Amino acid sequence: MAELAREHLFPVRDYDLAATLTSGQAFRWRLREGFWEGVVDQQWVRLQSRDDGIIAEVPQPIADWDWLAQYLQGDLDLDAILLSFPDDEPMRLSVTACRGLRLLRQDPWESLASFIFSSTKQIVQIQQIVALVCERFGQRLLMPPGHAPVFGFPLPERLAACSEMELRECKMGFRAPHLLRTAKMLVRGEVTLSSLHSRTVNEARNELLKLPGVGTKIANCVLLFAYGFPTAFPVDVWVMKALRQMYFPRRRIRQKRLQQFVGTHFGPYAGYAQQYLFHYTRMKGRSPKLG
DNA sequence: AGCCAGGCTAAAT
DNA sequence: ATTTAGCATGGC
Repeated sequence: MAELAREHLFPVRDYDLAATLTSGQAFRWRLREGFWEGVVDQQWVRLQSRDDGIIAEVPQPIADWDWLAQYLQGDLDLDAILLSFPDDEPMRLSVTACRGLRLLRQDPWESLASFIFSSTKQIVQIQQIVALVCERFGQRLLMPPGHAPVFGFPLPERLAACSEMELRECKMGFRAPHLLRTAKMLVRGEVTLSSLHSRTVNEARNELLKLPGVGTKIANCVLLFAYGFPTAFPVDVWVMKALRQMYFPRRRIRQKRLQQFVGTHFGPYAGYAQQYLFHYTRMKGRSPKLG
């Protein structure tokens, strides 16, 4: 039935690929000669937005593109989600500014490890660490002829076999022992990432919180970006800034009250709302030419 | 409770 | 141009 092909068109609309890939949820994408190059499920792929959707290209002809469809989440009804947001000024501004921003559906392990690296790091540095970890410990991937080698994200077994020093050499700093212990716990089956899909969001969060290096913020990132729990609401400094500036201007707000607010105000797709607030606030202070 | 730990960016000086 | 604040977590 399905034809073998190196290229595939995903006929999505209302999908801002650049905003989605640079909005701090994934760390392996980079723009090269007009294409977004990255790795999904141990497969090198490059993407480009066109009028008729997103065109994807892999090194060897394949028949099944479901893995990438899942990752891109292009079938999701974005309009329904945007309509579910509260009808207030901050959300209107964010939605208007970030039209087409999407949430990806990423691999739980890669996502978890990446967000363990993320603590007190900025996006550029997280990208650096992930790149080093992949180069040093990942599987070499199949590439188009003439392309520089690219490596997949190493499995927990591989990283569990590393020394703390080897991990520190990837610029992880104090996160190295956290990642190492987390990888070992996963290998021993003390936490099973693949079982969390079928749990409630609170159960899944409690499992993730057992892992060293994972606090509430990082757990919520993984719940949202890898498991697709739509209410998971990571609050980092940008989102905190957005909440304070736009919802509680020049008012001191207690942590407790703020937590209650984010848990109730944003509706069934609060996580999506969070991504719009995050991206909008992050983009506001930047040069306008980036749009 | 309050401080510190890589290292890099952005803000402040 | 140079200094410094800040980042999210866990350990002390």
